[in-house]
Amino acid sequence: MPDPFPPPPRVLRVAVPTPLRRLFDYRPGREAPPGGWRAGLRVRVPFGRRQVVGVVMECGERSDFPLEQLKAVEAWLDAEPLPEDWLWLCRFTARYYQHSLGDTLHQAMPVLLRQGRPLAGRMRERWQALPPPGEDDARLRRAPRQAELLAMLRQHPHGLPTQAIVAQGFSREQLLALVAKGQVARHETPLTAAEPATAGLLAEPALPLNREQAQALAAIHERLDAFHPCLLHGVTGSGKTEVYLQLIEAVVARGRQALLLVPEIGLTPQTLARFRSRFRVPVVALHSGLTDNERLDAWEAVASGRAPIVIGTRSAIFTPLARPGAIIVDEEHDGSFKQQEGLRYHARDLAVARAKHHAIPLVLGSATPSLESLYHAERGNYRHLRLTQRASRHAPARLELIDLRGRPRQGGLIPPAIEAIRETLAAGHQVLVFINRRGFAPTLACHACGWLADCDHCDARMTLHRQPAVLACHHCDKHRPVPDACPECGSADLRPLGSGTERTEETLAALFPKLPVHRIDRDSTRRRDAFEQVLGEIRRGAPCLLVGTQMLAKGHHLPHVTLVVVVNADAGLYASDFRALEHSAQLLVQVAGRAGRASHPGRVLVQTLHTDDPHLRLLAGRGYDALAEQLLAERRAAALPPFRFLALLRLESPREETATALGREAAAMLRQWNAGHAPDVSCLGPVPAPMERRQNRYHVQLMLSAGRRSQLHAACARLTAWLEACPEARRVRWSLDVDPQTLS
DNA sequence: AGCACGCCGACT
DNA sequence: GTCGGCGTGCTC
Repeated sequence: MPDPFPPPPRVLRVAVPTPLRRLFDYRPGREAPPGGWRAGLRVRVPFGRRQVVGVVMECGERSDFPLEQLKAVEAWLDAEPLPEDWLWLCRFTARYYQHSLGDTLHQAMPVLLRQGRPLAGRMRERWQALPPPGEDDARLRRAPRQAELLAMLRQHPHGLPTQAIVAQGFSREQLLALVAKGQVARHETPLTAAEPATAGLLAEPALPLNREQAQALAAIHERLDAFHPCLLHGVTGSGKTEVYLQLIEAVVARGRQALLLVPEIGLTPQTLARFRSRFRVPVVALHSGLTDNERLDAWEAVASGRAPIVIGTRSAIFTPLARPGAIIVDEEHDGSFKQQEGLRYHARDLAVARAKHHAIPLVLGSATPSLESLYHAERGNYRHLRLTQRASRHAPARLELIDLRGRPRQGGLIPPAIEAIRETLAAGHQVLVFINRRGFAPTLACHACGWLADCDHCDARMTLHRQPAVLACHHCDKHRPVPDACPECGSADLRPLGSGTERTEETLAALFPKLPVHRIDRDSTRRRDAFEQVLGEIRRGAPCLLVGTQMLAKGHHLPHVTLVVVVNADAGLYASDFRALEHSAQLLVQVAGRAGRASHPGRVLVQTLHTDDPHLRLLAGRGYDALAEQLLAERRAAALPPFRFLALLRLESPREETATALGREAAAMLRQWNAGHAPDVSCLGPVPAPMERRQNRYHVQLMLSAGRRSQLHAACARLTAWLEACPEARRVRWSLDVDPQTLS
């Protein structure tokens, strides 16, 4: 029998929220938690001159630090350790991305846990209408919203939780006012495990599957208790979501939990409604609109196992699961799964690691899979499941390349495109014009001397905006008024160069004055609900024009659009980044997928200066999969991912030379070290980053490339340790990006 | 990253 | 005379 009162350990090794990649040793506090000191306990510790929340990672007897100089843990915050699977994932993530464990744990926790709020004993508020008095409260006549709220609450004799009331548009303040007037009682009930929903998991019946869907589902089902990665490769409209829904149904029916990751732009009320209306059990959604309290509630509900289904964006991969059953990543190729600052993790890759750790199925779904995932499928690492049939009777729209050369442009559009738009509108349909540039025009130019509106802080042009009229740099927050005359030669002949969404919108409004033009980009949808409102109007189906950036291209059902015009395919195709072709092909296919989903076939016109470009022709002629094959062959020849593994050291400093000098030293150190320890790793650079100057800081990078992950990992570990110990590195901002998505 | 200490310019 | 600029050093 174990000793019920074991002596406390002499040393607790604590992960502390700091970028330093090491643990810090503490003496246990005076009072031990009821279950004793254990790894995974959240603690408050003194750190430097402040108090921070850390996590005990190890209990031991020895320290490399003089024992008598150790500070004591101030207090324990939870009696129970944080969830085991969550701790495992954080350890894995910190190791894989060479990030500080303390920082990783911190980022993976809900804000309130970071701040030291206890996890256990959380209560939920319920609000209940009190029995009505003989006559109405006269004070409510002057508070119509409160009266409405009271009437609503009277329909729920057992009361309602705050969240349900707020969801109906009432506020906490209104509730508290009614409590003050003696009309409503406030109760607190502990969050407890809900009774298992045995009878009737489904609120509405599953849809019938076609043969391919049924085969895919059966293949995923084959083993629900083993790591079982599948690439669900299905064209737009082939019904991937229904496969997810039925997989989730099977997982939940076995008493397990399902985690679904969606791209940032994909967690719309429509998506959520589709999942919530299917199941009778709670579907927890983790999105940016949640308050800190809601977020902690959601975390706790999933960690405790009460909520069987979780849907969320990138960071939802860090949700602890009490009974993991399956992980699904929808649109797995989407760039928003990669965090582009700080801890630069890729949620899809962590999903793979996590599913493997839990020994559960993993589904990566996409119409345009990443080259990485396609490669794994081809090598047999992932099961390749294809969905080729669309629910509608039309084949997906083909891309028609139209030549921009030597043709007059209006708002970026050439006559054949404008003619097609006219015909489509005349037929009573909707048109989507896709242009991946915000603003009125990419820049302003002087036609007398050739001056261009450069940003003072970046190696970039300033974008011309009309509403409001301003020159803005999209790489820093610098704005300046539009000049009346050229600052160089004084000429008044300043003209916008090229087109952005605003200019195309203006042109279309002038060409088709009787029809509404909706512009959808980050500027026009700043307000929370503006986007949903416009989408609602578009779905009503009256003929109209849509002008939008990729915001509009991804995931939204636009059933009445039968013509898509891509204003310029070349910007993405000829970017220097090695993933540029892959990403623009994915985007083009996505945009094309918006056309002709309902009863009419669609057309997609792609304007380009390079109608003979072999990649573009391959994409237009034989589709994404054929192009992806070609790109994979090119990646192999160029020794790029997925055939080699990359890590990128980014260095940034107000002085170019400071960053470059550190890069040179790091490269010299690594080349020498690699020769003895990781001969497979090569080191390129330092080289200036694309757009070297950004916000008046100079960006330089060093690239590591390896054929074996283990050696890349070893070299990265050496590099970060060296940088942390290097005095010169303190004057340079540096970060390591393992598996970089872009080289800029 | 924070947060302190420390040593030199324009203000009450 | 001080408020405050950011260089440099440390965090069990």
